[in-house]
Amino acid sequence: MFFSKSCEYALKATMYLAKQGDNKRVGIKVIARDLNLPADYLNKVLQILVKHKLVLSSKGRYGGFYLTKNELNKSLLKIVKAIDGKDIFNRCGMGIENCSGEKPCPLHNDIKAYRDNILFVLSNKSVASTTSQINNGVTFLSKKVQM
Amino acid sequence: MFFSKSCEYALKATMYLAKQGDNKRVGIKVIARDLNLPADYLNKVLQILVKHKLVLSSKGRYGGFYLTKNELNKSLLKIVKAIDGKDIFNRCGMGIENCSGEKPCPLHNDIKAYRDNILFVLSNKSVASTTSQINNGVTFLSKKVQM
DNA sequence: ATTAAAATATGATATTTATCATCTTCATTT
DNA sequence: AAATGAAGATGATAAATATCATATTTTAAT
Ligand code: FES
Ligand code: FES
Repeated sequence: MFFSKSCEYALKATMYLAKQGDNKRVGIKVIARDLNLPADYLNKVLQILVKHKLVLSSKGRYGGFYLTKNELNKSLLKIVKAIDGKDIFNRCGMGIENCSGEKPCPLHNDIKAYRDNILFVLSNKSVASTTSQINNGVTFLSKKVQM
Repeated sequence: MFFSKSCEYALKATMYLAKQGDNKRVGIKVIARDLNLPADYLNKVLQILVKHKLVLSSKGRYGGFYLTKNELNKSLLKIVKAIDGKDIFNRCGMGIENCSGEKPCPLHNDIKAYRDNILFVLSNKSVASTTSQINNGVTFLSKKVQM
């Protein structure tokens, strides 16, 4: 509805890693199983995040993906931008060439408000900030599996 | 970013027809040229709207697509739902199975409020209501072509 | 050193969405 | 009635996205 599937997966996975806590390495199969997502595809997505240094990884036995304080403090917006690109927040909702206040489409004001709000939320919310509500059972990363 | 391309085209085309006024028939080639959209594809999209009785059409010479008072008064939401389906406003932004207050994802509260706002706007705004601002040069349906 | 278990890189396939093209049907003008 | 110009129906192709699969590299335990 707003993000690509890849981006949804990326958000879920980083929030999942945040929930595991500082420096805890988790292999792709476990992540995929817990979030019930396609493992190989999720793998590809996570590798993009690794390249952007939003997630860390170590190879070999007992390796896996993980976050440290540094990554935990990054904004969710960085995840989104890494996967869906920098300008999904500049696109016109009606597909006009580019969204501007100058030559706006008929839905510009309404769409922009929505878009800017999401942008604001994502840029202010850190990866780590999502953990406590998940742990308290207030919010969820999947409905099928209880974690 | 929110709507499919088909849906963007549908919105543009109906707003375009509204601007032409009551009962004015316009052929697909003209619409497509003025909005600079792919004609055959737009044709397909418009045929869906015709099936949903959101746009009228007549065949044969001097035929074309058009709106009457009846269609002009319908909400933009109907256009959106006809093309992108009834439940794009119920989908979780993070891809959780379904969006509910019961088992919300970590972004639910932030996403839902504004999503509901778009829903509200679209359900209250009629096709006709977009015309005057377009005619006054306040809003636009395309940047390339002046209409 | 060997081995095992993990990420990484890369490519193949499938699915969805968008686009192109062609033929049919219908209404209007002549 | 014939011809024309439009929508309607349908299918083929292309492009983008998502998924599956496999071989390679790296790390760490033994
Ligand atoms: S111009 Fe359409 S959303 Fe800004
Ligand atoms: S549960 Fe995710 S947006 Fe409502």
